[in-house]
Amino acid sequence: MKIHQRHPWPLTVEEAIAIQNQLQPEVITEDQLGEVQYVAGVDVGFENDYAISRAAVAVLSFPDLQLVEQAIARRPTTFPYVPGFLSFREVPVVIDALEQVSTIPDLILCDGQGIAHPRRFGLACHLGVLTNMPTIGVAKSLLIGKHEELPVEKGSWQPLRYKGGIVGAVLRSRTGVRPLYVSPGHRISLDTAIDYTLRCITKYRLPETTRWADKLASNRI
DNA sequence: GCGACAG
DNA sequence: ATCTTGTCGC
Repeated sequence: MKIHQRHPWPLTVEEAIAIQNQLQPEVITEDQLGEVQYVAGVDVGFENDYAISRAAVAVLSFPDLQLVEQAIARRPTTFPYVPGFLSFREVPVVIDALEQVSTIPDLILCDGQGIAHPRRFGLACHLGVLTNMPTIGVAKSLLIGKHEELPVEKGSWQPLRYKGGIVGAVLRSRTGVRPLYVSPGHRISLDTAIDYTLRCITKYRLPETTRWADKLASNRI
């Protein structure tokens, strides 16, 4: 698939904030996705002491979750890790990898936040707006917001609140494990995001999509 | 001003 | 994120 460049990649936090504020209004948190036949997971790893970023895309069939295509891309790392600006470090190389894929996914699960972000524009939102594809943010830890304690049973969840609004959900993907932080990225509602996240989980804490992308991005296959 | 802080 | 085998705990 081809992805058109909407903006040059910034090198400073100041420029990054401007881009976040400019693109945020384009985020859609209502369901705008068709029948899901393919789900993709994306993740980024590093080489040479972080000098090189390596992205992996794993496309799985849905709902059977079988790997049907994969892609790897590498490019020099140009942005440091700064909480709140992860997309500027990871999205460029993720797009490189997505451009190599011929099986266009109907939904992408990202390793990071969606609108559960200080400016409601996390990695999943950024990737979604630039590709115009439905995306979900599925993070392993909390960036912003607060929530009530949640039951230990698989499937239970609690709203994640931030500045008076609900920006995501804290979701128990498996009984007794640490929760996942799910938030809409683009073209999907929170309820639907929770539903698809659970439908991508089999016997582990993380969705099969991100497990595959993780494995591919970290060399050790 | 003091902490918190996706990967 | 990354370096890494066995091991503690349910």
